[in-house]
Amino acid sequence: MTPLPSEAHPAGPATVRRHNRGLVLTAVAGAPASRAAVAAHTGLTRGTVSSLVDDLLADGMLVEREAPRGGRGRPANPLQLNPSGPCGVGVEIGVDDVGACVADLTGTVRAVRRVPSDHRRHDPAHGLRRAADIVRDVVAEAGLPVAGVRVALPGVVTPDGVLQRAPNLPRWQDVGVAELFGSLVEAPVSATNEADLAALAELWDGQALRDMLFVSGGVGVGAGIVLDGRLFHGAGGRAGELGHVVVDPGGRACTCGGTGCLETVAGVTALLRAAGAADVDELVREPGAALDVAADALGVALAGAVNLLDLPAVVLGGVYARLGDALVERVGAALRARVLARPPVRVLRAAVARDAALRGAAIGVVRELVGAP
Amino acid sequence: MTPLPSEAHPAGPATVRRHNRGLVLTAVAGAPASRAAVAAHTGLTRGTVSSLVDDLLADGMLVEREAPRGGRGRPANPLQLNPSGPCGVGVEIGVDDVGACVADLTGTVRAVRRVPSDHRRHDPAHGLRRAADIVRDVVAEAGLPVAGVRVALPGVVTPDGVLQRAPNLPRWQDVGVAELFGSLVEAPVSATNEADLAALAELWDGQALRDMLFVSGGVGVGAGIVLDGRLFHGAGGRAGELGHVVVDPGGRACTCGGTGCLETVAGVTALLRAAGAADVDELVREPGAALDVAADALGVALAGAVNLLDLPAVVLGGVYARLGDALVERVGAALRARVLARPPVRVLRAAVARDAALRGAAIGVVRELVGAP
DNA sequence: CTCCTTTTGTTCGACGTCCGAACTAATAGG
DNA sequence: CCTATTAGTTCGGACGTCGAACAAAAGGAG
Repeated sequence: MTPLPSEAHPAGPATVRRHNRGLVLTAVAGAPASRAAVAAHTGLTRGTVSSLVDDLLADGMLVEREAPRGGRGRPANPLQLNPSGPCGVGVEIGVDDVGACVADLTGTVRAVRRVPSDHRRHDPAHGLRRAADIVRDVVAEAGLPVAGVRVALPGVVTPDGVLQRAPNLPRWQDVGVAELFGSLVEAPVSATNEADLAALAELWDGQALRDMLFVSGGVGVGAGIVLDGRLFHGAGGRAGELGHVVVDPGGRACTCGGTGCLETVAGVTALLRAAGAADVDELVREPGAALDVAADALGVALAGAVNLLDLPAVVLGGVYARLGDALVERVGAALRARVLARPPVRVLRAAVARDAALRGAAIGVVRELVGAP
Repeated sequence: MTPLPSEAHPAGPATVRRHNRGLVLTAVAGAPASRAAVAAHTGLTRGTVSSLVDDLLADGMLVEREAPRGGRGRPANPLQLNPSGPCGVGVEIGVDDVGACVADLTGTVRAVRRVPSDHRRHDPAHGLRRAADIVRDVVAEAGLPVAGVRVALPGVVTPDGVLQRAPNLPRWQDVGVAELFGSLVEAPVSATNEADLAALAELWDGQALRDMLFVSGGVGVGAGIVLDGRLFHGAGGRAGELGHVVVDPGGRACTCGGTGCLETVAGVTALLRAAGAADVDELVREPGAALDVAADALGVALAGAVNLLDLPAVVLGGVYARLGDALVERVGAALRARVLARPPVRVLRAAVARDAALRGAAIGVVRELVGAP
């Protein structure tokens, strides 16, 4: 029997405390609850909850509201996540702009800003300085202490925050974004793939599906895989490459070296060609044949993924969301014809339209804070 | 922000103890180690390790070997998993036989037995009684205390051990195998899909790949997905349905309702037809055109899965393993042509040939024991 | 042979955490 | 005004880890 080479850490009283702090915070995250309610919900003693809450109040993670109306007995003191507590900052490096956004502990966005920045002409250091500038702006606007910063990047990102490869950002090869940006803003910085964060935004801010495939249609076709309420990154951080699933083995050659990849049939450039449209706005107005083409291809590609992972739902985002319910309907039909699961797969349109990755990044920081502070 | 409806349990001193017990056991699982070595490896204090080891010795999980040879200083007392400690029992319900097997704490198989049993003619209760009989036999032969029993089933199994649907066992619909079998043998019983357990056997007993797709070729084509050293079941326990990935959209109709599924091209019956063979033995001797057909179809289907999940390795089992290295070579080539990952995907032949599911079931029980007893 | 060094394993007090139960606080209803 | 009810706090006990001191068992130097 081969050993697990896992690097597990020893547990002690501090581990327990952290775990239970997280329990209390997640119990309060949904709706305000009293200490007694938290105790009943988590299984902890009222005494223990009191002690934990004292800590959390001192740390500014919780606040006590005054709403002493109710039935018999001593009125309860509802606790809630402190809207003025530590916040998460999301940053997005787009192809020709940068954005930043602040989310408070409750997950509501308190400030957003986006400015143009041509990353094809300038080098990464320049782009990151621009980003740091608007981070300062939004943080000043929100006026909250910063717990952490997360950067959304359009490419392959390693767990330690290095952008390895970005198809549309040729100058950003092997850039240690987390480290570089950490020296520009005084806060812990992490970095993640942009499509993955958009999927998380959909999970947290949109429809709460613990297991889903979030398909982001653009020039490429990416997917964020959410399993059991958590994002799945894959062994090398590259999971979600849906664009190169083969949907037409004899079809057009793809940049990846294969033929008939989903991207060559249902990517934005292919859809523009199918619709005879000049730009995305025109495509959305008069999709024509593009709708059928995209639906068929997506049906084939998604069926494989859904069968393989036994996913109960698929969410269409990016261009696909803009193409409207007609596409959702057709993809759903194509999918149900090929998938055997009962109950049948649900196909939905993305609910978080604007700044999905940005919101996902900012909320992700506070979610981590609430989960295990 | 939507709350996580997770049912997390409170932590206490007992939780810590359990966790650290697991740490000690996994530390000695690879090679025997002294208390001091365990302390250094896990980060626990020597004192704490001593206390934990005392417990584990008393429980019969560990034994102290005598090998006091070495350099300076007081000689170390090597500890190892107790080969006479609690064991795991694996049971397999095949189409026309039942099997049972005992694995000790170190993961070595101590007894195996397999007898014919026609599950198409007799009902589940009869089959389970046969299984219980040979469980008694192998347990008597091994002479070890039984920690748990795991049943491998050829179909969809829910987390609580109910066999929902088994294509080749029409009488076994919605059978609560775990519960029924639990009343026949006095030990905790769980049940899992047979292909999944074969994948785990490959993980533990064969090549130790923390992330892989194990493809099991039979009448259907199933897959066990191993992510980060653990099996991925999916939201509904049905993950791994590789057989109905579409590899030829215009192809033959499949029982699932779709067309051109992998199963219709690279399943056993399709391969027999392609090779013009009467049975599997003949197919293995003279595969002919079947080799190319299978390799192409697997290449297309696996490329999608590998891209989607960013898997570093694929292991071919079942009939595919019997078809030899020629198939492995061709699938590898087809796959590398379509997958962009670096380093390239590895394609391997299954190392655990006989009784894979049986071994996976038995070893799975003891692995769980060692992980968090 | 004796003493010193080195490494292993044990013992003991201090600290942190949770639990259970008793106690105080605050409200509604009779 | 008194009682029942619910909320929150306080305190001792139990459990577990840590750190340091201590005992044990070898090899090597003089």
